[in-house]
Formats: sequence, C-alpha cells, structure tokens
Amino acid sequence: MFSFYIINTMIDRKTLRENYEKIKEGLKKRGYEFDIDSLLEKDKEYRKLLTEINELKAKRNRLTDEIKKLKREGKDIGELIEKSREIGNKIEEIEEDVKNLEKEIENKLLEIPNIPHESVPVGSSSEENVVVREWGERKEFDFEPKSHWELGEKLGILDFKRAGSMSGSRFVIYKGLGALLERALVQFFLDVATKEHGYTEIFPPILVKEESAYGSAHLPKFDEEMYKTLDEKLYLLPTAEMALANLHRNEILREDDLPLYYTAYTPCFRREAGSYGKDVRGIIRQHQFNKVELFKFTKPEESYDELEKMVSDAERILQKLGIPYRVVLLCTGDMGFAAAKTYDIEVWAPGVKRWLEASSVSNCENFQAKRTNTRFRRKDGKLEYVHTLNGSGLATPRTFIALIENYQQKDGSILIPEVLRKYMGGIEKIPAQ
RNA sequence: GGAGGGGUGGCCGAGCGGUCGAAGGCGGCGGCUUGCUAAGCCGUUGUCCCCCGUUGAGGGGGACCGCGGGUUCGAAUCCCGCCCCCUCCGCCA
Repeated sequence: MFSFYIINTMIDRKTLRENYEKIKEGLKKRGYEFDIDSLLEKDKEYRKLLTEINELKAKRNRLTDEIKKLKREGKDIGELIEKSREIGNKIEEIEEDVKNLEKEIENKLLEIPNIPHESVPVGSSSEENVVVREWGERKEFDFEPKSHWELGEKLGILDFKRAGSMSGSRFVIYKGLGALLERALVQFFLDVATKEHGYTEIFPPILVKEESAYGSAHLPKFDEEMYKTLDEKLYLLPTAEMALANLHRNEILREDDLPLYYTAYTPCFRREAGSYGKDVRGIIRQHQFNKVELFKFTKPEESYDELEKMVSDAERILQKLGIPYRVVLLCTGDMGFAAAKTYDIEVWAPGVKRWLEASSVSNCENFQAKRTNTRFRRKDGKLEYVHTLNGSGLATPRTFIALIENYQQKDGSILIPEVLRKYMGGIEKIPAQ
C-alpha cells in the first residue's frame, strides 16, 4: 500500500457551496471549462453518507461506553459486542464509498484555477491585456541594432553551438564576461531585494517533493512542464516560487510577523513542451535559466497593496539598469492557474524588436495557502489563511537580452550600466572582438 | 549503505488497549492582588468536518496524538508501509 496525502484546495467544498455564482462566473471569465454542478452533486452525496457514518459512530460510541461499564461490573457483554461489530461492519461499508467519493472530489477540486480579482480585465487572450504604464525611452539607434544572439556570438560571451552539442536545443553556455555579467545580474538583483526592499534571502533546494508541487499549484495541471527525477518522486524547480510557497507549510504564523518578504535566486528548469518552434533563437526561451524570485506571505487585507509594492520593487531594478519597460495587467484569460491578479513587466529588446516578459508578479490570495495549509492567528485568536504573492525580480535571460541589446554600441561593444560595474570588477564595457 | 532511538495540543513534555482531547509546565486570554516593576493567586485556553438553528446566538454529533492502512466490540497506546528528525558506524564533495 502506498500512502497519499489530502491536499487542501483553494476552492474547498464549503467555498464552492457558498460561492457558487461567484466561482462559476470566475471560471467563465477565465474561459475555463468545468462542471461545477456535477461536483456539487457529488459533494451532496458525500455529505449524506458522512452524516450516516457520523450517526452510526455515535451509536457505536454509546455501545462501547456500555460495554466498558458492564465489563467492569463483570456482566455478560457478548450481545453488545455482537451489536457493536455489526455497526462496525456497516460503517466500513459506507466508509469505502465515502473515501472513493472524497478522492474523486478532491482530485476535481485540484483542477479548479483561482478566481480572478474583480479588477482584472475580462478577456480570452494576451490581446486583451492592458498596458498600465511605460517607463524609459525606447532608444533610437543610428545603426541597425543587433539581436542578442548575434552580439553574444560575436563577442564570445554566449555559445549556442557547444551548449547544443552538450545538452541540446534551448540551452546556452555563458562564457567569460558573459558568465560574469550573468552572475553580476543575479547578485545585483539579490542585493536590491535584500538591502533596499527588505526581503530575506533564501537559497532553497532545487528539487522538491511532489507534495510541494501540489502546494504551489504546479501540480496536477503542469506535470508535463516540469523535469523530474527518474523515480518520479522529485521535481526540478520551474521557478523558486514552487519552493517558497512551501516555506511555511503547515505552520501557523503570527499576525505580527506578517508580511514576510523572501527572495531566492535559483536556476529554473522548464520543459517548454508546448512551445515547439517558438522563440527558438537566442536565449528568450530556455530549458534552464536563472531567476531571482520575490515572495510574500501577507494578511488578506494587505495583499493587494503588497502586490503593487512588489511590482514597483521589480520595476525599480529595471530603472536602475536603465532598461525601458512596460507594465501589463493580464486579462482573465491570460493569467496563470494560481493567480487572482497578475502584472507582467516587459522589457524592450531593440535587437529583436519585441517586448519580452522579464517578470510576472501575482497575487494568489489564499489559493496556495490553502494547498500548503499556511495560516496565521489573528489577535483575537482566529485562524485564517495567509495570502501569497510571487514575482520575478528578475529573470536573467530576458534582462540579459534587453541589457546587451539596449547597451550595444556602434563598434559592437556593450556598455555596462553603472550599477553593475562593481559586480564586474569595475569594467565599463564588454569590448568588441 | 548498516545499527539503533524518536515524531503527542501555539511550544515543552507525560501517557503505551477502555476512566484520554489527552497529566504537568510554558506561552496566550480574563480576573484578583499590587505605590511602580517583578512576582503571586484564581479561572480560562486546540483544530477540522457534518447536521439543526443563526447569519458575527447557539446546540448536537463525529474526527484528529507525523501520514496511510491493519488487528480489536473499542487504538495516542499493538502490527505493517511511507515520510520526517536524532545518535552511532561506514562511505564521500
């Protein structure tokens, strides 16, 4: 026999029952097909059986008490034991059905995505996302700006060919000043997060248990997106969010300790199974990339303010780097499974002439908190689920792209922004070869 | 990898087939005492689910002692599997 764990779900049954209309509408807004009604039917059946079991158990408990008493008095208890056994058998019978139903219901519930916040624009695809603001000048070049893969190869800082033969497509080797730049970006991101924005640095395991993947809501829906170890027991992080969401699993946090801010640098691994032929050139879409993640545990009433703050924390980094970007509010149809509201931050990459998502900042409300059973105690003693927020601050590849494409010079060299120089031994540019 | 030990409430820690939701302590909350502080005394204090009632009124029942399963009329207590922690030995960056 193997053991399994019941994972709490965002839309637990009570929520489902009490917010039927709201949930139905939310799913519709997302364009998500789901048969709530049949699920509610099952839940009703489940509760009926539960009540029956409860009553039988109450009966048995009374009998047990009596047996206890009579036995002490040395009286005959044979008949009562027989009766109790009968009840036990009946309970077992019903319990079988209840268990099956429960598992069925729980599995279904795990497939329900988060309900969008009311401020999220309704739409079916990225077309309907809303640009909230734009920062920085999109620079005019007096020459034709090169793409990062041209620059990277010419300068000898990115090596696609050898990475390909070593690991396959969608892998890259950073070399020399390229490797240094990559490392500098990670350090810079972490320093801004910890020293300026008050996040506590975490360096988590890169492999996590299946249970944790359920907690962050990467399972069950995104199994095919993740790499896992051969025995299928451990998952490589597709994002540090998957680790951080589980940081306070099964804990009861103190109200005074909230909000908690965490940041973590980790490599991230994604199979990109559904994106054949998309972004195949360069480092826009890689199987492995580096990211500094921001994560918060907050009180429910503060999470939306904290969301705005997290977005501006991520923006601040790009401002310091002098990279033009825009902030996009995702519409209902373009949001991730666990998110109730998401902003993307897209950097301008003049070489590929595209906006590239360098950060995605989401409020998951209590969606992950329910799955990971992360709660806090109010001053009045009441327990409540926390809200969780995650965001990139930032992902390196696309920042790397925007950086070298924006800072390329006519002679083929790349200027290093002032703020990065101290992480790169003081050099001012990556010289042309 | 081998050999042991252990996981109990917010925390520490007893219990090792019925009288245990679970002693005791700490912490929390309420009250008394108190010139202030410290202390003392008394009381209180878990979570989840279901049903009826309510919609910040309650009442009844059930479950929960790492997780899952088994034995039993009855399991925190016995048995099996899994997860996690600790100690010792071996191996190793």
